Amino acid sequence: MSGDHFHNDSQIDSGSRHNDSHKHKDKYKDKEHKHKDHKKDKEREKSKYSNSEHRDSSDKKHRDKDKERLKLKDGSSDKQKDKHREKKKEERVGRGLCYFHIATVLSQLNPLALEEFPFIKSEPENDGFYHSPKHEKSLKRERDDDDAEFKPKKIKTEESEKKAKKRKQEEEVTVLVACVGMLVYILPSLCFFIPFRWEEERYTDGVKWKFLEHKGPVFAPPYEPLPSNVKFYYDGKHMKLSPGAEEVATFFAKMLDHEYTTKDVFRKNFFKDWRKEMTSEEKSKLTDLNKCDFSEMSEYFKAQSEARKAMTKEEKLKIKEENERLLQEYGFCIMDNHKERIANFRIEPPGLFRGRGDHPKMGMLKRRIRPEDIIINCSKDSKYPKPPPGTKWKEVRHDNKVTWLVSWTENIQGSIKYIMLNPSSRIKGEKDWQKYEMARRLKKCVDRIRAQYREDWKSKEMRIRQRAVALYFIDKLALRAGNEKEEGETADTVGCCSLRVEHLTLHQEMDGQEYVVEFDFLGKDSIRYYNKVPVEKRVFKNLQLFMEDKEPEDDLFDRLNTSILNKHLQELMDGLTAKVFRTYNASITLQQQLNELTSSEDNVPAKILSYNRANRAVAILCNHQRAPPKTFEKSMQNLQTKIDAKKEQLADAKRELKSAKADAKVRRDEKSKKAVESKKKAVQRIEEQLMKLEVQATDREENKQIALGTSKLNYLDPRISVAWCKKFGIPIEKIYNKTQREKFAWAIDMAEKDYEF
DNA sequence: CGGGATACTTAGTAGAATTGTT
DNA sequence: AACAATTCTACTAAGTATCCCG
Repeated sequence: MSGDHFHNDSQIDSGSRHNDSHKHKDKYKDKEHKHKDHKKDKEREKSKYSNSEHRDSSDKKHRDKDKERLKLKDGSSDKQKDKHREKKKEERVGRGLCYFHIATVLSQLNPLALEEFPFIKSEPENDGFYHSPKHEKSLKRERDDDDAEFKPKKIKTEESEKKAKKRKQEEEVTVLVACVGMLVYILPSLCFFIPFRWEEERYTDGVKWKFLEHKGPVFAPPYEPLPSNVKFYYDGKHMKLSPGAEEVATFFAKMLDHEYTTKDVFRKNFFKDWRKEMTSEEKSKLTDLNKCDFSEMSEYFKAQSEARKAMTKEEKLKIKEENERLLQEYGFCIMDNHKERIANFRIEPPGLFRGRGDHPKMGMLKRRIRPEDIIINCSKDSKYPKPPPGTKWKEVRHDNKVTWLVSWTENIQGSIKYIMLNPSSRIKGEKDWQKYEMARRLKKCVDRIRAQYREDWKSKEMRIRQRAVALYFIDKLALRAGNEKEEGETADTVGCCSLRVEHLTLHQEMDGQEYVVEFDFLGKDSIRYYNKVPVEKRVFKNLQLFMEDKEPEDDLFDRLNTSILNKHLQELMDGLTAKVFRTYNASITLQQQLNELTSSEDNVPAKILSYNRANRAVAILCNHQRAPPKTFEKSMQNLQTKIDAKKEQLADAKRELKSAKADAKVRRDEKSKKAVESKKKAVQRIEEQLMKLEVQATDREENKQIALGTSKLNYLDPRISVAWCKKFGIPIEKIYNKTQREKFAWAIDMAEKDYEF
């Protein structure tokens, strides 16, 4: 049940405990001067950069970029303030903070260099590309680990000790490399000792890259007409369809087993769009979808997929190789001297649109995308991708203020789709890092902001009260902002600002608690949010006020929208938006839960259970759900059988041990003593196995409807997990799989065991 | 200010790939 | 080796946020 929000209140409480109470005075002083100082600060900061080559006050974009720089700078100058207090800590810190620290110094000398972190550049490798040392290091580790896996287990422990040593050395080398790398940045600013050819981009004024070359997208395979023996029937009579109409018919036929092909909206939308693809003759004949018989087509596709499964190894291998070839050719691009993996280089194939939830456009035809629909983005001095023979791109442009390589407009909602880089890329990694830094900045001032919105609950102005209550929900319940949506264009879902009166019920008293708000609404992806939350009296009274004289379908916050809210947040903290609260609360919850749940005496599986539980607390907070796996019940049963078997095995082993002991007592010889020892070990081993199974069962049961992946990938500062692994000697592979390790390479290299979010 | 356009992040799921079991 | 169970990956929909224009 998602109603369990034990961590919410404690979150707020311990949050304030964390931030030393003696700071309170400063805090309020801060607040008083905030408005006046804000502008000044900005200007002061700006003037620091005024001698930078890119200064141009007339250009708004430049100002924006300055703002971005400020964000990064802020953290480092705060560090400076805390210098004395932190001094001792610094002595203990390893490489992780070292980056920040040197970064601080660096930013004073050459602020631009800061933007390069943590991707310090190196010499080109033999493949002709530059790789950042960090990535290289992770790759190398992985290779090491892979090797280890092939070795027998006994050797592995000795081996891992050596490996640990080696890693330490490696780490030291990395520090060295880092320092050398930084020197190179410092040098040019000290003298005009210009440069090495690997002098890299300084991303000012929103520039995302200087060089971008790629091969363009891979188009969906062309339509292959059905063999003539697969027939379509209308009103019981065979009818040969034109290729265009046939293709769309196959889309429907492939979905026949799905429940949604029975839905009215789906059928209506499909039929309307299908008719558009028909010849005029077909159009006049085919007037009723209910008379269409797709069953032969459907059977044909089922047979095809069976055949695919039954293919020989060679055939499967051939397909695999072909895929690999495509990946090698189209799956990578070159961005600023780095070869980077592309996330989605295939164009989405045509088909029937199936939105999530009750979508008014379900069943509509998603058009085939042609080269003429495609906009290519690459640098002027690159080799442009070639359109397929006989075709043209819609446009080739060279916009280095965006990160996408290819775009097209989709026909269902008219939105733009993009081809972008993989999460492991520099450009995504840096952004991700930045996101967590922003959340950490919120941590520093969240007490002030909370005090402020609590104050605002009493405001004379309705709009301010609404804003304050909404922000309270966003903070306490990790609700999404809730942008307005066009009615009839999408499923009816809401977020915080778009909540309607019908989505909450107020209970003066419920289950022995006062002032309970019951939430029940569909959020993103039409996932239901259901929660009963006790709130403060003042919030409760405000809600009553907001709901007064309103119809159920009226907006709860009629004086508020996301843009107003975000503007307000911007004033409270530079760069703050509603979604930062989700990131912040998710990450801080993970950290707290990990601290609370992990005990160092536990064995590895038990620690991992603790990790999963901490992760789960976050997933519950963020309402990340999944459909229970189809095989859930069965797999639970299987596990239980295994546990029972193991228990029996344990009982047997114990009995054997007992008799061996008795035997040894009588015989008193070496042999029987040894037998006792080995029986003891056997019992221990079995006990351990049993425990592991039980842990697994608990974990799985608790995880039935909860999806951990989303929070892990998008909300939890990976440095928390890395630090936790280091602290408790858990191999990082147990927490992050290969893809995740690639995505979080920056964090894996940056965070030490004492990292604190 | 409001609405459309744009860019980018966050989300759950289907099916492929891998791993475990018999 | 065959099959089942589990994990991973690709896919793409659905959000957030910001900018620009009238």
